[in-house]
Amino acid sequence: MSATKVRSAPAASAAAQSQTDPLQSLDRIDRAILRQLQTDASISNVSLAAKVKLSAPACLRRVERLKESGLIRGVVALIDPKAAGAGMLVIIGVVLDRSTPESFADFEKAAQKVPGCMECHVVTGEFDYFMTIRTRDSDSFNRLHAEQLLYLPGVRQIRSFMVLKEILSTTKFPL
Amino acid sequence: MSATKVRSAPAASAAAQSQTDPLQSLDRIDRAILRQLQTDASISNVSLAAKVKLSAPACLRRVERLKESGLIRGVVALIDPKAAGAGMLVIIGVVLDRSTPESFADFEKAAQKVPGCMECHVVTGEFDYFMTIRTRDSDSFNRLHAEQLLYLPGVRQIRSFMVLKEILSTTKFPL
DNA sequence: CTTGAAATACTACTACG
DNA sequence: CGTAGTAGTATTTCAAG
Repeated sequence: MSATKVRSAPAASAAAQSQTDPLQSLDRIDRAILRQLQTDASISNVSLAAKVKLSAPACLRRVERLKESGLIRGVVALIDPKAAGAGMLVIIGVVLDRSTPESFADFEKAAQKVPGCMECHVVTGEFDYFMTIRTRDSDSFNRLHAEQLLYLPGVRQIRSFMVLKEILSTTKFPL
Repeated sequence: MSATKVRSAPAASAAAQSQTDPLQSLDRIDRAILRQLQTDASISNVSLAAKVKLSAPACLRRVERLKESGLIRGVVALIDPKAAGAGMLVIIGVVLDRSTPESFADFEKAAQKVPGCMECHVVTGEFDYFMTIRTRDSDSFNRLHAEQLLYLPGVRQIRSFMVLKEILSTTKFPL
């Protein structure tokens, strides 16, 4: 006996799976599909099918399964920050006054509304939150800082780390 | 005379535009297109055209222009980190030994190869770099930390901020 | 449960007004 | 920009592994 197919159905119901690794339930072809779609999802289904050596219907069914399973969260257009007039990126460490649930909830609600806020996470360590904010230039960031960030609810301290050079910024996972 | 159409073709050659804001050269319809595609780019062109109240060919021409101009950097599938077995996110502050060009170049080259590294930026302040890394769990991160991060070239210090809760993580720009 | 071939419906795309 | 026509694709159906 040589290499035998163990499974016949990859069928990943990944949405609520956190115990087992759903990636283990994906075969070679599913991975190839995901790698391609993570790189370029504007490709037609027939081209994709050809790339992964599958018929168009079979390929389409797999893609749909991957979407329904939640593994593919969505398909979106990525906008070039510079071209969109948001060439400046700032990473911000935030310390709150008090560490109460209300305090955190208030901050989180307000933080999400900050224009250009791309990420906001609760972290361990010397900060309570890290945020990343895209804005036009240092002037516009200074305005944002003075008019909005400092007035976020419950903020004790804000430390800003200006990004001088973006080495890597990807949405691609290793599969 | 009421509101008159000033332009007929927005034609944004945004690739190398950093002097003027390319967003100012986009009309209401282009913005609507970008907003939609940033949210869901799997929509068909006819549906998109209907949403922005345009004929299908006209809409397609605009989308192609937006792609050619570089404002749309690409269309990609987003993968759910948890479902992909990378439910843990860590933000890392890095301080290098020496601040020489070679030192920076070496680090950057190596940092990009760290599996699960999603972002890597040169920053101002108490760190030289911020990196964000996606990994499975604290065990796998610990392994990564001990086997790879600590051996990145020229690293003096690494401070890790574990993400306890992801409040916001978006690819969408405000338009 | 998956695959691939064929048929249909729909869409992308082109030419033109 | 919109209309009309063509080419190609997505999608369904079905038979087979």
